[in-house]
Amino acid sequence: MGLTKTQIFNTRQNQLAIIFKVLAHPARIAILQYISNQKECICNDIVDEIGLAQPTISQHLKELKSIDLIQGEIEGKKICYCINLKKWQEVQTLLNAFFNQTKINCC
Amino acid sequence: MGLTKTQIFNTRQNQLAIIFKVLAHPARIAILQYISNQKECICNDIVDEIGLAQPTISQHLKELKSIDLIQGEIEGKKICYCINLKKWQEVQTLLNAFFNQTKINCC
DNA sequence: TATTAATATCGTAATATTGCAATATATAAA
DNA sequence: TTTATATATTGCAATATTACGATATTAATA
Repeated sequence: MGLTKTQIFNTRQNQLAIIFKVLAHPARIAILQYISNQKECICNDIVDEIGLAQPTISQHLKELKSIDLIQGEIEGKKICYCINLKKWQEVQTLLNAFFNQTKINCC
Repeated sequence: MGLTKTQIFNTRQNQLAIIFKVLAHPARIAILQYISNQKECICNDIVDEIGLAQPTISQHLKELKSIDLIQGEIEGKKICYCINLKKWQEVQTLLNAFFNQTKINCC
């Protein structure tokens, strides 16, 4: 098979899984850390910094954009990537809610 | 290719990615929620509850155990699964540290 | 209008993940 | 000791992900 059976889970469970999946790659973690540590706009220096080929970085950026964790603003022929703070905080809140709800236990 | 280049990332980045990857499936989210909502021991009723075949559930449990998020205690022919609260809180702290460090931005 | 530079998309090979049937293992009960 | 029950492991087919070369797109600059 190889196909996740999303239809048997609820929206919240699928939503959490999608967020975790986007974050589940060290290159995407590294990209987020790099973007957040630069005060200025980040463009193709991500490629030099991370050490993966340009198409690969572009693909990872697309995945981060797919859940709006980052946004890209066109500045001439460069693109300024930055973290979408609103979404970032929303995600952090969502994950904390999950961790706080999932604590009670028998052992 | 298809192989993540872990060697070009640091330990922390790989560690975070592994944690996110374990959580990146709705069945594993559902299992964690189900385990935490039961006051008593959870055994093979997980299979009935989630709606995936027994070997599939067993595999997901194994992945959750691989980072110690849950632990299983043998009780006769049943196994009592529960959340490893210590690890659970460690992970929550780690993720929050990541989210808090990765906020400063230019846009 | 070329040329250059930055980024995105396409196509594809290699590897990983998901899910399950079949089977193995382990323990309680008959 | 057989049988039944609970869980794990194996093997495999289907699909997804990762990575990158080749190429397309877009915009500044010569």
